[in-house]
Amino acid sequence: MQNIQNLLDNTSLKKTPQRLTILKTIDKYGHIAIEDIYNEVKEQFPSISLATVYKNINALKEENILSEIHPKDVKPKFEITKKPHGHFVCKKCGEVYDFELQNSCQPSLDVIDNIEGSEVYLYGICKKCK
Amino acid sequence: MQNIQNLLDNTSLKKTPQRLTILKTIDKYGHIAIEDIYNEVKEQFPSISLATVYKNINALKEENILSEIHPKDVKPKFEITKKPHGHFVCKKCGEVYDFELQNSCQPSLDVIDNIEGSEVYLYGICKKCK
DNA sequence: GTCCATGCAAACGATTTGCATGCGT
DNA sequence: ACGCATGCAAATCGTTTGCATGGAC
Repeated sequence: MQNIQNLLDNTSLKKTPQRLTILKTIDKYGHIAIEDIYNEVKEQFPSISLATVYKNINALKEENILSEIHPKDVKPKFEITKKPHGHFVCKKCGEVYDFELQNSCQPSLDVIDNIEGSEVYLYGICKKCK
Repeated sequence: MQNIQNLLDNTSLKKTPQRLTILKTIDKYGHIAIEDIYNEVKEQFPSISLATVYKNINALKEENILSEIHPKDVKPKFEITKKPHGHFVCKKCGEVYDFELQNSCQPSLDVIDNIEGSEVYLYGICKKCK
């Protein structure tokens, strides 16, 4: 993983300690929900506000530094933006695993002009839970 | 499309006029958000409550008569449950189109025990908007 | 007649906003 | 010094709940 600091280099976003800690936390967990970011960052910044976490998440999404995923029956989670990939979600423990997308799934739909993005979620039980 | 009435046959759900109209509305539009169901049904039942729409949607999801989809940047929409398929979402007009899934996309992920469900969203511009 | 459904209002959880103060640049 | 960021409280949005009345069966 690249240096977290560099992620903000070509943006107008300032490198505040709170913001950097939010990014480090997301990087550490891979996929994490807002509340869990908040609770983790609060250990280092007890006075941080949930609103600050939300504002940061939105600013970082705006800059495409973060991506939001929203699997069924689970609260939205965030990850550092990487190259496109799918998400396997364990129905039991809720853990999210990345996987590589085969360049398949090309639909034969004549209403489509061009495809600019995709999301693939798979659901099941992970080996740890079995 | 099968008869809307029959959808409720093997359930404990009663065939109330409001419920049937909700189902007909979803069937008519293919994919539709709660608010839009509410506004459409209100033309026939001016006194219907948004809460009633929500309660019906939840009951019908419970019975697997409805499926929920939740593409990025769009409010949740509902459709009559059909066999598994993907959704193409136009970024401009928001319209959702079904497409057939090729049985591909099998991830090589050793954490997976077995796969029980999937969701595939594609995003782009539809020909109408181009 | 029973039980579920409806409709209203209130409650709720998640997210956003406004504003005064603080801090990175 | 300027402008964005933070933190707090209040506001907002989508959704759910409780309860009394009404309607399907």
